[in-house]
Amino acid sequence: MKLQQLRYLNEVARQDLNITNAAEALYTSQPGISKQIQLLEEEIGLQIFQRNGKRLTGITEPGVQILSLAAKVMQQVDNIKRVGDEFTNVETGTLTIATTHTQARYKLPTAVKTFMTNYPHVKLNIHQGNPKQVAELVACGDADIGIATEYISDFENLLCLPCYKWNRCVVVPHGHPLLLDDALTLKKLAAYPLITYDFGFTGGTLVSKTFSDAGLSPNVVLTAIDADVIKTYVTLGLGVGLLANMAYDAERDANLVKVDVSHLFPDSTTYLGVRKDAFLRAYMYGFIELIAPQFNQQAVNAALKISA
Amino acid sequence: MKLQQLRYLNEVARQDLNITNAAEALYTSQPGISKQIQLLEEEIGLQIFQRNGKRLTGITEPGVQILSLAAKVMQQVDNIKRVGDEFTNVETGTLTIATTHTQARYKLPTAVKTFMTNYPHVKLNIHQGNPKQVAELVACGDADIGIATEYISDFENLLCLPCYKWNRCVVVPHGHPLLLDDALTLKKLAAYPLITYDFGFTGGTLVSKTFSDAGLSPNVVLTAIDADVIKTYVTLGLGVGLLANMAYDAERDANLVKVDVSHLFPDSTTYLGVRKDAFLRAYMYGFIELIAPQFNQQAVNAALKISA
DNA sequence: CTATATGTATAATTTTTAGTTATATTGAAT
DNA sequence: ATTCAATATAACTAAAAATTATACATATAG
Repeated sequence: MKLQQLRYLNEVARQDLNITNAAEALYTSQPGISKQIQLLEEEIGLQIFQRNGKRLTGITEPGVQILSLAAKVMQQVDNIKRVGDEFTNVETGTLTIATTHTQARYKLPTAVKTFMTNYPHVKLNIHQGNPKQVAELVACGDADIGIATEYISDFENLLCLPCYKWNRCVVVPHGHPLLLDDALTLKKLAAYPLITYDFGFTGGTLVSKTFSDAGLSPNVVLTAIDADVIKTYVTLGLGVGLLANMAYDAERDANLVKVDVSHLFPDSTTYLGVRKDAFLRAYMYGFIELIAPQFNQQAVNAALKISA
Repeated sequence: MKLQQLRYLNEVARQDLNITNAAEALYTSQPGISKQIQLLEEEIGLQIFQRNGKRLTGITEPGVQILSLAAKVMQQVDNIKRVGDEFTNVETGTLTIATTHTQARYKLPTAVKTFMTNYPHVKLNIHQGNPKQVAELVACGDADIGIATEYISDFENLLCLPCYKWNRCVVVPHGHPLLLDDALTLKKLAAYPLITYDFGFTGGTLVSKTFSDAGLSPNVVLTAIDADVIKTYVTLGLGVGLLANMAYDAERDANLVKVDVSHLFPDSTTYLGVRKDAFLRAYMYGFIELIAPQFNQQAVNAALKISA
């Protein structure tokens, strides 16, 4: 058995059983992969892939287990390389964050700024996506750290750390009738046309649930994944914006008025996720602590240990 | 990075940093290993081993981490092979049990007999050792299942399942003065010369503790790792035997009289240990269920999942 | 129901790499 | 100082992986 074979196996599975594509992704030739996979199957003594003639059509039952083990092997091989980098290139490296728009736009900037000062030689990537994509990116190793309000805890192989709680506000243009009412309720809110986050985004599930628990169905006229988009449409007078408190900036959003509605919705918690079996570089611990000061390196390791 | 390199690394560490011995153990040549380790160190970009001239003198700090990761990789590679065997050679395989004398002699026989009937093509190895050795054998992968009363739970990477509780009895020759006393106490027992298990064996720690908690220091004249040895010396009139209830066989040991002393000592629990990250063959689950019927395959997997 | 496109396996060849033997080198032991 | 034990280096051999070219098999379109 060779590491190369396991690497090929992984990539073929990743490329939906297309060997040709896997070969391209790995900058090698198709026959090379074909052959190595055959050799591996021969050595293990069973078919990993189902075949119809020459095409790969599926993964066999033992193949599923083998693929899962192969992924673990590759992950740990990756960790070995990271240990090397950690000790030889203490200063340099790459940090890939996966997060949602709201976090990237309103919560991360200060942390990112400090991080870039503390670790000027670390290359930073920020991947944006919906919470489920964020979790998947981290789970499959394409991102080191995921930050989102939902789904992070759904993945068995992610360690999930609660970062901070937040709640919502309503934004409206100046002079909006809603501003005359000093005791806003869910019911009153449901009467206005609402512009808010896409379902499944940044606490969107919780908002729907709060309304439906109260027997209300809000009149959502527009949804977006992006707080800035929401604000734009609110400015145009298309409806009342419902978004994260942190997404309102008194200066920049001077054309809108913010009304806190924390009393109407339960707090949402934003979580940070890392792979349980990943080796974390020192600067990764550093970033985590910037986002969630309660989790220093020791605390993260303790949490990893418990779950390991 | 090659699997072979990680395999070499492991073996060199195992052979106390002696490359020549590692080469012999792996049936290959010393220069081959030397070279591959150098290549690996070059690729990772740091020294795994400390060197004094040409000799390996120690493991560097990053080396420790790398060795630990390499061991995990090799373990999972092993699991991949096992998956293959599980599906192609369902009936055949090897089961290595590590256990103490008392378990091997008095508790396992019925389970082993049933097992050999159920899985006639599985080769069975029973390794005997003290509880600490048992735990180590399992932890390092040299045994699949360990059964012992102590130490199993000390290892971070072992899943520890409680099997059954047991207690002790005293054995003496016929007509021994102790038999006249119908209310045996710790104090009275401490007055006799005792023959019992080696310290650290089969609940030995618990026995010492019970005596010392009562402010007594028993007069242990002879210790052995083997209940049969103990009985032999008791027969010779050298002292009173204190051993596991299960080690007394009314028929075979007709020349000795047994007195239950369960009321004097707390119950001891015998544990079964398996590596948390090992793939278990179907027959391994089978054996576990024979020893501890409460742990069927589902229950074991649940316990593994929780701890994984 | 062919014709074409897409994807995989096979074969011959080249390149790379692992392993072997022989030997030099170096630290440790006596 | 001399011998011993272990590792590194070098030259060589053997094995295996990758490449190119091509044949083959299935799916898809017209």
